Amino acid sequence: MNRKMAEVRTRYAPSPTGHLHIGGARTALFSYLWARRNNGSFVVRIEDTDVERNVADAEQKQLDGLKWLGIDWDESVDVGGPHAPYRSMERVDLYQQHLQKLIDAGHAYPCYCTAEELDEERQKQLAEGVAPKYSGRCRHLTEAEREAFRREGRTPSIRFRVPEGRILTIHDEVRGEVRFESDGIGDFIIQRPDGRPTYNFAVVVDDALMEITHVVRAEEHLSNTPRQVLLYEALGFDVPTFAHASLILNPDGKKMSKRDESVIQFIDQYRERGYLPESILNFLVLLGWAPEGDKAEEEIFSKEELINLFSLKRVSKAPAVFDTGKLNWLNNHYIKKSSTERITELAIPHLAKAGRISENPTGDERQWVTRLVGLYQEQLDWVAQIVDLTEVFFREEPVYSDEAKEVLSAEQVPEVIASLIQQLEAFTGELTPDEVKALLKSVQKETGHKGKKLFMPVRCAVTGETHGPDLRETISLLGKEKVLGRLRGFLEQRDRILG
RNA sequence: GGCCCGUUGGUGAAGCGGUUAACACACCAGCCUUUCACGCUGGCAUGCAGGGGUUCGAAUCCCCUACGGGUCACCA
Repeated sequence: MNRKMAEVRTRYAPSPTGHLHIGGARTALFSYLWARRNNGSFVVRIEDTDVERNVADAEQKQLDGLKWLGIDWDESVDVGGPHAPYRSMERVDLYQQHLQKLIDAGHAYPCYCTAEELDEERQKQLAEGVAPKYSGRCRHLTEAEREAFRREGRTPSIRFRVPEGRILTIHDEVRGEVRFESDGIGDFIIQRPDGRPTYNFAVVVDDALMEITHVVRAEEHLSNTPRQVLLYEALGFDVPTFAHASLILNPDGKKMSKRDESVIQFIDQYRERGYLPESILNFLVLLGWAPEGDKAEEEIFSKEELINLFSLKRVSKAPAVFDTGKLNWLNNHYIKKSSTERITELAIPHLAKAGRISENPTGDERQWVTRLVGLYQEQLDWVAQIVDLTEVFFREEPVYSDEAKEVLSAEQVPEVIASLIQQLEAFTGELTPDEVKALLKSVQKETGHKGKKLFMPVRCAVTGETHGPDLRETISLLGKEKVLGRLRGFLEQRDRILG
């Protein structure tokens, strides 16, 4: 029993080509949860071998996204670790060493075909309806033939010699045993002509050297796995346990493409819109995983609970459909549970950007904004909605909806409004919700109108809408002057408004 | 085209040979409320893609078909 058996080690290995995608985040989350569940280690490794596609700050974006979600790691490019470096391109000497072993053992050979030649071969096979597969034409080149190619100036890539007639069995925690025939796999390139490894080779060397015990990733990698198993064997490494989660589909049930606009795909876009990290985390884990037993009836899970509950065996084989409605419901749930101060903090940038409040409100303004946010908190699916929701507080004159006009054309309305104006004019002091309540009570006494006949006209005259949050708080927040202005405006222009 | 994977209500999803086929979202109805929202209560699959088997008994096991997806890159 070696130490590999003792500790569970998982990793998330993104290529630094862009922001953290929901699919990647979910894969990272599953890996993370499994490691934490087993008191193991979670590694974030950067697979940057495709240098043409690398994006400058993508690596940092990936890490930032994970951090925001609350996914922390034990080893990576920033904190280092016993298996550093954690960036593929800084590990090329390691790949080279292992490549040499393969060559020495006859498991790998140089291939002098050019990209154009290979592409031509593939096109031909496709046209004939044959499975595209490398023909193996460089497999048995003599030293003389190789020398000839070299003299032509061709630099070889290195291919792995796939054994014939092998049945490869993969032990997958979510799918059980999956079998592949080696004959369906052509010799594949493990090192490019310029010396960089390809993904299939780099992951194997990295996962093995980093002592990864569980490789958790998306289904698109399942067909790659037999190639990797072959590499593990040829290199004399233990094969890790695999877990291939299904893909995430868009609401139409189609595979999510990067340019799919039916669903927001990047974690930071959710962050910008005011989704809470715990909502996203909760939502992500439910995308292809369900807890066992009694817990299966629950939907709300904290990170801590998930660490106790998570199991790779419970990951679904069937694809998961991204359900925006469910995400919004979850986020609304967490927003309702959050303190108003926290939501206010998140709302301020949105309101400030819309020019409604100052960048960094303090004192009275701060207090006012907090009350405003509190008024709408329970109906926010995401924080940025606060801007549209609170519009009525910032415009000069309300926009009267048709329903409001109908309410306002009732005969008792002018009397009620006039009475409220009087009450307000006579009022001095701070217009708290309780004071508003008292004022309305006076209007009731004076006019004899109560209930809907009293409150609806007031609401409609002040906000232009037949519905909205608590009237007393609304009036209090709007302030005496603004309310008076609107009430007077309504009476003066009643005919025009009611059209 | 070969090889792999999948298919439970409008949606997510539990279910692992015997259940009234959980639960949640959405939706509908009612209650609550001065309105909306929140909350609460109730309703919502004659049926588990289709067809064959196996079995006393199948959403659950096997086979075939259909459909969806993945992969066959000097991309991960």
